Amino acid sequence: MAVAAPATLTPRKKPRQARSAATLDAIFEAALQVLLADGMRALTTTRVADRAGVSVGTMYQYFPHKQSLIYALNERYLEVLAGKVEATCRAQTGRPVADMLAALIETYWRAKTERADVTRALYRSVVEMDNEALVEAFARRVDAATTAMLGSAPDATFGDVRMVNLALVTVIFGTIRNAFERNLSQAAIDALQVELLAMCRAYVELARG
Amino acid sequence: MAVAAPATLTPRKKPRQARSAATLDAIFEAALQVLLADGMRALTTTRVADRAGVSVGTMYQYFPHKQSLIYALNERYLEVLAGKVEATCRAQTGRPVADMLAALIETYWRAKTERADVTRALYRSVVEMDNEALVEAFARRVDAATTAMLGSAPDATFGDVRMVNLALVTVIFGTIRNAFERNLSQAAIDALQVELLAMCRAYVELARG
DNA sequence: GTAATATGTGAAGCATCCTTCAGTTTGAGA
DNA sequence: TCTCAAACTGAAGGATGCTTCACATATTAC
Repeated sequence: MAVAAPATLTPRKKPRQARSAATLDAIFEAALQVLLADGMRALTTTRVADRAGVSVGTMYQYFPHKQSLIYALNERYLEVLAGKVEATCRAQTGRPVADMLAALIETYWRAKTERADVTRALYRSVVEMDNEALVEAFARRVDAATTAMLGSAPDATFGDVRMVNLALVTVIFGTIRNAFERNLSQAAIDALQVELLAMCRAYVELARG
Repeated sequence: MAVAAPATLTPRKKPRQARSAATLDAIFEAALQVLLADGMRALTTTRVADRAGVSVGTMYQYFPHKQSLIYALNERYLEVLAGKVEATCRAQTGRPVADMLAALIETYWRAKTERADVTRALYRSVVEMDNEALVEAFARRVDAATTAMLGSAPDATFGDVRMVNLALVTVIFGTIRNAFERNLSQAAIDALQVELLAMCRAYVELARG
C-alpha cells in the first residue's frame, strides 16, 4: 500500500532475527484464525497471543496497541488483493474490452470466493476500526490499474475513460461484495457472475465511441 | 420486518403510557446521534442514556441488553427503507421496464443520499452486531416486491424473471452502497447514478425475450 | 383520595480486557 | 566461551462499560 500509515498505527519494531519474523507471522495467523472462529468480539489480545503461542508482551513489542495489529492485518490482505488486480490489468493490456471485463470480474470474484470467510471477517474488522484510509488507498491503486487497462483497448475509445472506469469498478466491486454478503447458493452466485459480465459488456457497448 | 426477532433480542416491554413511548423515542434518537457523532465505539449505555435524558436503568426496562437496542434501531431503519422500495414497486406496476429501473434506482439512491451519515453509521452497527437475519429478511422482502414489479412489465417478458431480478437488485444495491462508502464528490456520485441506470437498461435490453 | 401499576433512578457490582514493566531466556558476534 | 542486544514472559495495574436492584416518582383506576 502506498499510504503512509498513521504514526500511531505503525508497528513498533521490525524483526531482526529469524525467530521474531516467525513470531510475527504466527501472530498474524492467529489473529486471522480467532477472527474466523469467533468474530471480532473475541479478538482480544490474550486470545490472539495464546493461539499464536506467545505471550501478550511479545505482541506489544511489535504493535503499540491492538488497533495497529488489525490495521496491519488489513494492510496485508489489501496488498495481496491489489496485486492480483494489477497483475490482471497488466496481462490484459491491449486486449479486447470484452476480455478485460471478463478477466477483471473473474479475478476479483475468485479472490473473494477462495476465502470468502476471511474476506468477510476482515471486512468486518475494517468497518469496526477506522481503516478507511487503507481502503481509500486500495481503491485509488485499483482505479489507476483498471483505467490504464481500459485506455489500452484496441477496439474501443471512450469519451471519458475515467468516468466509464469509475462506473465499471464501482459496479463490479459493489456487486461482488453484495453477492457475498447475502447467503446465496453457489449456483446463484455462479449465475450472478455471468449476468454481471453481460451487464458490463452491454454497458461498454453503449459507452464506446 | 417479517422476522421473528430472536427472543434474546426482543424488547423487554411495550410502552403503555404516552410518557414511556416518548422515552423510547428519545432513546432511539439518542442512540442514533451518538452513533453519528462518535461512532460505534462511543455507543455505550451510559452515553446513550445521558443524551436521551434518562437513566441507564430506564433503558434496561425496554431492552434486555445493549445489543437488543441496536437491533431495534436497525429494524426501524430497514422497515422504512423496505417500505419505500415497496411503494415504488407498487407505483411502477405495469409501466415500461425502463421507467421501473429509473424509479427503483432513484428511490434507493435518494434514501441513501438523504441521510448518508445515518446510513453509514447504521450499516456499521449492523456489521458489528450479528444482525444478518435482519438484513436477510429485508432482502427477501425487497426481492418479492421487485420481482413482482418486473413481472408486470408490458414491454418485456423474461425467460427467468427471478434471475434477472436477482442480478438487478444485487447490482443496484451493491453499487449504491459502494458508491457511498468511497468518498466521491457529489458530481461523481450524480454521474454514477446515470451510468448505473444506463447499464441496467442495457442489460434488460439483452435479457428480455 | 387511595391503592395498584407503570415508569424512572443511579450507585455499585462484576466482568472483561488493554497495556505495562521488571525480569528471564535466546541468539549473534567477537 | 563470553558478552550484549534482541526477543520473550506473564502477573498486575488500571480503565471502561454492561447490568442489576432496591428505592423513588408518576399515572391510572376505582
